[in-house]
This record gives sequence, structure tokens and C-alpha cells, in this order.
Amino acid sequence: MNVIAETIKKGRKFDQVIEGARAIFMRDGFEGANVDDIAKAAGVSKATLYSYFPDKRVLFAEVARQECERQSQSTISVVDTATDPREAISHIAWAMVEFVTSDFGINVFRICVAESARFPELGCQFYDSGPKLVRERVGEYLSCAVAQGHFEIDDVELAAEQLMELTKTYIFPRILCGIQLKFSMEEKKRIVDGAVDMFMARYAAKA
Amino acid sequence: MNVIAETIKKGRKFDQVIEGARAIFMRDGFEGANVDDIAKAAGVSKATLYSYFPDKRVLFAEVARQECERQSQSTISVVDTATDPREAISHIAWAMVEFVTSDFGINVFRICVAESARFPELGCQFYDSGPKLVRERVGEYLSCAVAQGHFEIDDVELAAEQLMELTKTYIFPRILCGIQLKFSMEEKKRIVDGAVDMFMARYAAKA
DNA sequence: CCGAAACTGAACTGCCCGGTTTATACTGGG
DNA sequence: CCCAGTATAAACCGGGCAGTTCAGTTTCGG
Repeated sequence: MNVIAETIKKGRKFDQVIEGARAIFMRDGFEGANVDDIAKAAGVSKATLYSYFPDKRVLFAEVARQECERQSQSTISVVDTATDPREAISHIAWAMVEFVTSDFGINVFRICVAESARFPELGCQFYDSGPKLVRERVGEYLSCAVAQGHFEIDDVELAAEQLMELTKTYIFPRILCGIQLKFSMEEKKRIVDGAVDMFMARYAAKA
Repeated sequence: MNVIAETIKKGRKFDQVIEGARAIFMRDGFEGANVDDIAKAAGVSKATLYSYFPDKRVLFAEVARQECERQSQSTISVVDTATDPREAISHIAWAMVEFVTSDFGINVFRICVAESARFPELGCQFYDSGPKLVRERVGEYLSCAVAQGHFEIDDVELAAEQLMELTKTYIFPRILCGIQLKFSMEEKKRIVDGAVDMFMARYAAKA
């Protein structure tokens, strides 16, 4: 048995607590979530839960932190500078759209927005490990591509941010308002192609 | 005295209640708002408040409805088809940016996002009287301008939605995460100009 | 100036929920 | 087999808050 990993954070049920908390927080948000429900979902007593975390906020912060970390690793896959620039932009756009429309993306974002007023550090944490990080990666790729003469871009940071924003077209407002949560392949393709066309029209090197 | 208008909704203090409710809901959100505070802010007793509205949710829905209605009128000013197309697009972009960065825009949006899970009809209401309406107006303008040969657009609806989304670049993620709530004129100009440049590069008639 | 309707304020009910306590039981190493 | 650390269930506390009630006051049309 993996004695080391299981025991460092003294207490066998630490992971269960996190797991249960994630499930309930994702479903109900911070205010909406009920500690009794979390304990039940985790298959753990409330007393045990409170032996690990001093209060609900800290528990939530820990769940959010873990989630953001996980996300930042999975979402930003490497963009190969060698490939066709249009191809590369399309690849980035697809990754963005898939993330934005994922259950996880929707929920984390909703919670961050809802709670950032009463919970400022959370918003920053999410921004840094989400949008900001992605923007930096995209910016890196664009800088390389510009150096290679594929694009003509004055303000790389702006261009990166525009590309990211374009991929939310149509989708984002609908998700945030709860109008539509699932999008078909055709819908996504329309948005991705639209974003790529627009980006290339603006920034592709003319030569 | 304006007997008609004041009396239809039997009760002298109806407007006061709405006014107080708006103030508190804007400040604290739905869950965060406290009915006692609303009554106090409205200068009205709780009993009076409850004589107008059966419960907190209905009160909130009414406030939100009024706000959206008001917004839709003020934000979408008429776009003169006669003006230079670039000028017109710039005008639309500015209106969007100003709305998105306004206290009111920020709050309404935050509340809608936060509450749309437990309050589905609110999200729809907001979407219909906000994003959807604006998109339709922008679409109308674009259709006219296309007919006049100013633009070349296949999918007008997509183009309208892209323009709206582009105006949120940089600003929106920061607001929603609570990183930054106020934006200088220079920052706004950068976004607006970036959006206009991009839109024109993609859709302006080549002739 | 009368009387009905509107309004008041303050106390009260009932519920929910975060967090604590307690008394008991399980588990695993020495 | 023992004991110390860990887990549990359930009762409990206290505060906050939506919504109600009621006895008394204000407002205003007729």
C-alpha cells in the first residue's frame, strides 16, 4: 500500500473530503453548498471534515486551487511552431472552445464570477492560472510566428486576447445566462472557423 | 398631481420599494441582499414591502426586468446608416465598451451569472432584453450596410456576435474575475480600436 | 372631518446552516 | 493486547434571515 502518499496529510480520508467537496461545490456553488451535503457526498462525518479544514471557505479555496492547477496543465497543450499558421490558430481556437464548453469550465467560471465579490483572492487565483496563463502561451506562439514572418502583429498581447475572446463568440453569453449549455459540433465549428477567418484576415502576413 | 400614473399600482410607495430594492440588490446580489435592508433603504416597512410582493424572488425579478428594459433603451442608440461604416462600427463598439464597464452593467451581469443556476428564468430574461436585443440591432445595421455595399458578410448574425464579443476583449475576463473594475480612456480606446480594425479587416468591402 | 385603505414598527415564528461537542467505536503499529 | 490516533453519529448552539402578525398611526378622497 502506498503508505507515503496516503499518509503525508495525516488522515486517510483527506482525498475523499476534497472529492466530495468538489462535487457539491460544482453543483451548488459556494453559498449554495451545504456542509452536511459535502460530508455525506464525501462519505465522511462532519467532524472529520472539520478536523482537516478550519472552515468552509478554506475548504473551498483548496478545491478551487486544485482544480485550477489541473486545468492549466491539461488545457494548454503545446503549439507546434512548425505547422501551418492557420492550422495552429485553428488548433488554439478549438482548445479554447472545448474548454469553455466543458462542464468543468462552465462550473468553475460560474463559481468564480458569483463568488469573486465576497471572495476576491479566488478571482485572482483563477485569472492567473486560467486566462492569464493561456494568454501568455498564445502570446509566445504568436511572437515566434511573427518572427518567422507568418503574421504581422504590432500588439501581440492584444492579438492573443482578441483570439481568445473571439472563440467565446455566441457561446459564452449563452452559457453564462444559462440559455444553452451544450453545443453541437456544427455550432462549435461555426465559431472556430469564424474566429480563425477573422484572425487571419487581420493579422496574416500579406506576402 | 399625476394621479393616474402614481395610483394605478395601488399604493403610494411602490416606486420607493423598487428603488430601494435595486440599490441593495445591486450592492449585495440576490442571496446577499437582506429584506430588512431593502425595506430600510426604501424607507418603508417590511410589511408594506410584502404587501406589494409575495416574496423576495418576485421582487428581484421585477427589479431585474425594469433594469434590463431601461438598459436596452439607453444602450442601443440609433446607428445612422448614412455615416461612414468605420465610424458606425466604432460607435457601436464604444457603446458596448461603455456599457460593459459601467457599474450597472457589471452588477447586473454578475448577478445574472451567479443566480442563473438557481433562477433560470432570470438568465433568459436578461439574455433576451440584453445581448440578444443588441445583437439584433447590430444585425439590422449590418444588413443595411451590406445592402449598400459597405461590407461583405455571409453570416450577418455571426458577424454581429463577433463584433460584440471583440469589444469585451481584455476587459471582460478582468471584470468577471474581479481583477480590475475601472478602465482608463486609453485602455478602452485600445480595445475599441483593436475591435474596429479587426472587424474592418475581415468584413469591409474590398472595392 | 370621517372612515377606509395604506402604512408602520416591532416582535415573533420557523427554518436553515455553519460550526462544536461528546461519547463511542474502529484501526494498526509496537 | 493495548493504546493512541483517527473516525463517527447525533445532538446541540447560535446567528441570520425570510416571511407573518398585530395593534396602532398616517393619509386622503369624499
